[in-house]
Amino acid sequence: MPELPEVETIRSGLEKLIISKKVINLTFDWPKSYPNSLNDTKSFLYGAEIISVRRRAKVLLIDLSTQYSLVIHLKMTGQLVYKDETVRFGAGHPNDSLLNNLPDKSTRVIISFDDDSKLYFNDQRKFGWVKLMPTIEIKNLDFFKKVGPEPLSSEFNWLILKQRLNKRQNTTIKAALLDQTILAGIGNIYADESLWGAKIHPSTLVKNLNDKEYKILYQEIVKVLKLSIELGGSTDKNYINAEGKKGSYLAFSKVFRKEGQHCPRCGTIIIKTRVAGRGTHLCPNCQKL
DNA sequence: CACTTGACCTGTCCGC
DNA sequence: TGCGGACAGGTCAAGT
Repeated sequence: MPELPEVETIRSGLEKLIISKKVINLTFDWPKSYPNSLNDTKSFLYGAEIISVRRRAKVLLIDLSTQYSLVIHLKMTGQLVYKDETVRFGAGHPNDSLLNNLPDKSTRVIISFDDDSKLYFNDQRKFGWVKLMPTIEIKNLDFFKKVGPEPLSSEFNWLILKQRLNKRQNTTIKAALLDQTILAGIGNIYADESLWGAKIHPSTLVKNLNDKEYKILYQEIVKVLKLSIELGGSTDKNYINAEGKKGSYLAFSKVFRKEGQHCPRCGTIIIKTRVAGRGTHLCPNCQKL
């Protein structure tokens, strides 16, 4: 899915588009995409006004005036796209084909607002979901009780990263970075990118890292995530933001999807291998075990 | 408990 | 052109 920069890009876009709009209807075509009762939907969603759009880890939270929230996880292929039905995009416009063709066969949930605009939740692989629940209960969900710190928060620093990682001494650093209970928001793209930046091999066991490596890894994580947010995230196959636009980070990525190309630091050919059960990109010269 | 693997789904690409 | 298998940005449950 969308990782932290992609979800954050959607969040900031949605914030500009749907705040203060009133929800009048919701439809869905796949029950697991919207696992909520019709009664709750009628009582707490219909007629509700959008108050705020938040993000925690890779989860989006749309708060409603009814003290309920829509909790949304895009998983691997989820999209959340806003479309004003009164606007038609002409041929040649960058968003032409995508927005004018909504809904399409991957559309799972459609939320309609009182001004005839709509929010489309598309999800080809059907892993994602939209859950309606009381805002106050979100923090009691297992995921939110266990999830690690936000890497871009002002309280996060290299010592906290070290302390969190030290809970997973015998696993690889790549598996640990992907573990949302250690640190929130990192996925396969930004794990590979930050490990390359820190010159750490993804298979390195956490117990073999030293303080110098923790410090540089911390810096690289923050740097890579911030850069990606500036570039609107990474579009590999499916990702688009709330306005239907792709992100451009992958044009600047150092190793992710760059197998067979030269390492920008040393020129060695970048390889793709498997670590923690995931496709993993690295420079075999810069990142040694 | 720590850690790894399979399952959830659809679509695409690659080798035969 | 068709078919099987591997793989794809994430997270759980179930296994060792």
